[in-house]
Amino acid sequence: MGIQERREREKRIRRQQIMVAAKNVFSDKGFNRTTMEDIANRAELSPGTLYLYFKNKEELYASLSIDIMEYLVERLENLLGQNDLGMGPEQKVDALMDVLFNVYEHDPLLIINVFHLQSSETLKNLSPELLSEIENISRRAIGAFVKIYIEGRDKGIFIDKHPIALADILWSLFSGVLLWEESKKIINKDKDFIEETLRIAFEVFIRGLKKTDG
Amino acid sequence: MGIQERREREKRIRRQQIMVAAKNVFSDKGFNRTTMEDIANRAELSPGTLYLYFKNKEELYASLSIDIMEYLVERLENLLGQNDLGMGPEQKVDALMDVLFNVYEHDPLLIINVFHLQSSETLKNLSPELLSEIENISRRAIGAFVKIYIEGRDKGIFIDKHPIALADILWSLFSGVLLWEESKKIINKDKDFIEETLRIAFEVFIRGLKKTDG
Amino acid sequence: MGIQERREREKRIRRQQIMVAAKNVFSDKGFNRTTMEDIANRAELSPGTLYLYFKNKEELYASLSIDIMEYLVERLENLLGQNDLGMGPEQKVDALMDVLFNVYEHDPLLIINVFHLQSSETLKNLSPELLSEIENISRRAIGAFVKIYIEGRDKGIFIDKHPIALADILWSLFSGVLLWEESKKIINKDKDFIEETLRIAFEVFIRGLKKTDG
Amino acid sequence: MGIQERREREKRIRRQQIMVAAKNVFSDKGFNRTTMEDIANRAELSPGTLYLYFKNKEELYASLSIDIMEYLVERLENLLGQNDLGMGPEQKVDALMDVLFNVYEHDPLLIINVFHLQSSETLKNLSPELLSEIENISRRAIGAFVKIYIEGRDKGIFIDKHPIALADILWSLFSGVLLWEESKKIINKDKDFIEETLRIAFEVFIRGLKKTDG
DNA sequence: CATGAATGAGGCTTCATTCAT
DNA sequence: AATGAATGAAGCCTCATTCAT
Repeated sequence: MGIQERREREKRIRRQQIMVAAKNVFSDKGFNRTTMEDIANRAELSPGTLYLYFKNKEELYASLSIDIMEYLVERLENLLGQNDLGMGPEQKVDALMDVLFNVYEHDPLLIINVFHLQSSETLKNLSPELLSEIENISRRAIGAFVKIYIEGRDKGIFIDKHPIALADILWSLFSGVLLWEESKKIINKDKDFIEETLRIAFEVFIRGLKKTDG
Repeated sequence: MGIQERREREKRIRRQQIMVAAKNVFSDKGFNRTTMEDIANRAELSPGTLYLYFKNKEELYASLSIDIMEYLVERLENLLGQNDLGMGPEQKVDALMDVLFNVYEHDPLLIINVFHLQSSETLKNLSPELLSEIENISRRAIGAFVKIYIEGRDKGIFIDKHPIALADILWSLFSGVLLWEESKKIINKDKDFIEETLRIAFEVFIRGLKKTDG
Repeated sequence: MGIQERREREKRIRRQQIMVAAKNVFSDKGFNRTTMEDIANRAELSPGTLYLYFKNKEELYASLSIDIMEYLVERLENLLGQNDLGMGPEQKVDALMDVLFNVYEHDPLLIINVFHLQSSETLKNLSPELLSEIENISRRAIGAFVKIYIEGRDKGIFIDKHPIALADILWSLFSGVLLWEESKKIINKDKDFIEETLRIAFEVFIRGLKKTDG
Repeated sequence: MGIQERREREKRIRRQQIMVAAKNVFSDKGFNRTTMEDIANRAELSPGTLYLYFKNKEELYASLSIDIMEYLVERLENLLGQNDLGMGPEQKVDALMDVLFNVYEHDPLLIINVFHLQSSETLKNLSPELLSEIENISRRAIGAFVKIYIEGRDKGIFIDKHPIALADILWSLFSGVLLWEESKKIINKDKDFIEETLRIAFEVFIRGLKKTDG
């Protein structure tokens, strides 16, 4: 009777195993130079097996990105769940940035991949199902910030702007800084300024969001 | 002896011709799905000829991106050259954003390609020469903003932060918004909010930059 | 001890079930584009099970073709069994064609497959057992016509030719018309002339067979 | 100035070279078990080169079949061109069969391939251009026989039937006999009865076509 | 300089078949 | 006997790059 369930579980595990392998290889070599065989080798499976779990390379890649997004969104929604703890909207935006940065640290290369995913070239080749999954997860991420912002606005702390535009800007700022700083690392192998720059970016952003008058 | 120069000039022209063709095709199809033959066809040349002017596909692509960056930097430096015209630092940041947006409108798809270029996957394959060219051009772009910022800071208008970090943030904000809004267009084909979102982003950014106290 | 027999019977049934499924899928998609998984799905079995009943895809396919041939031959032999009913040899050839056409109508796509089977490419891969089974069944089919023909010849109705050659010609004519008309249907989707053409073909054939003089 | 033409000629030659190689390999191994690499090897070219001349395997195969059909049709039309030479319609049908058989002897394996081509499975994958080319060539082949038949009918020699149906039957009889006798050769490696059987088939067919009365 | 035919390595993917459960 | 996940060989095809003309 548990046989059905065991199968289910094993299937999930196998899927996970592939995704972990894929994540590593994609991280090492980038999307284009990663071959399905590379992934299969890393997963200690045969190439054919990958196709039992993912329709093709693109969808494997997208699934990976969705996974990390999902993790991110969960973390964001958790943040909001633990209502208040005495945090004002301003602190919440701060906390939100901490979550973003945490997730990035936990999975630095994959978050870069999410941007790659964003590139239209990739998006155009995905199945409608995956696209709508991405849309959905994005919506939830946006929602998390919107909620914080509206609370702040209603309390008279934040200026009045279109909430979704602000959410987009927040995400753009975050992802833009990551992408840019990562590429700076390639060009000149200086110290890594990511966290520092991110903190300044958010500080400025929050200042810009707040009403100035006393 | 003018023969030497004519050769030079013709070579430059031919190079330009290829880059224009490449730009168009890359814009239409993205980097990966563009073939050298596509570009050759569009340029009305043979594939072999492309290799007389560019070492390989990656470098052709990078040259393209550098070109648009160069154009952008020239525009930025011009902006600063026409000293003052009575503009305060704040207006100058506004003007700077206008330049960024202008260039984007003039070449919307290519600027997306610049981000692709930023992706580590591409950067890792470039020759040292190109890499340093990119580094140089970036430095100049950064310099343009830094100059404005320092003027503002010294006049007591802007808060005191690391100038280069702020420049990075500005660029990240701009490129992040473009990339994100472009990908939103793919996912749901709504209206295009790029300009609107960019304006809000810069407004908030400038507010965040300014000292608040009277 | 009936247990043994039940097993046998069940095995036969299962085998049949697979063949029915295979027939349908082969008919829909042709031999090459049919996968064993397709067949397993249609039979509501697992791919592995198929191999308990058939050595491989080719032999499953051949078995199928033999089956329909066997059905055909039974029908032909029945026709001859019901001795005379007052039919002369000429009417018998007519009746024979009716049987052929009936079987074709009952299983239109499969009979095409028989021709595919005939194609040397397929035959070369069959096991000796299957090959001799095919030979045997062919011989019986040929025999049916030969019997009719000899009756006619001995009665002075038909001209004197090598009986087996004539049998071959009859079958060739029938299968040739089917194959050709089927392919014409693909090329231009006109009306289907199969029956009409077949009737004319047999009319001419019988005329050619008959002695002309009074 | 002849450079253009030389290119043209070389291109044609190269195409031919590939088709010859393909014909040989297809003949040896059949369509499915022939790989593009096999053909490339036989042609002493690289696999990629094949694709400069043929869109894919199916179309290379179809081109081959069309070629032999074209040759056949030319022979048929020549036959009719050399008007009369005192041949009556009856002798012309005989001569027509000789041509068919000649072509078969000249290219025995390829004509089998034409039948393979006829199989719907293959036809369904061809480009519209090739399909219409096939349609056209078939029409011409049919036309050749129709002309002879009508002459005979108008002279009161042949019975009155739908001419195209008769043409179809003639072709079906010819191709059916070839296909069937070829497959008999596989099953039991007796002597080859092809020519003998074909002659009888045509004799009977012509008898059936002729009016019987004095 | 320009050409463009040729190369050939290598990628993605399919699918007949096997085998541990 | 049945399963069905896993295999892995092999095929088709693409395309950046080269080189003889």
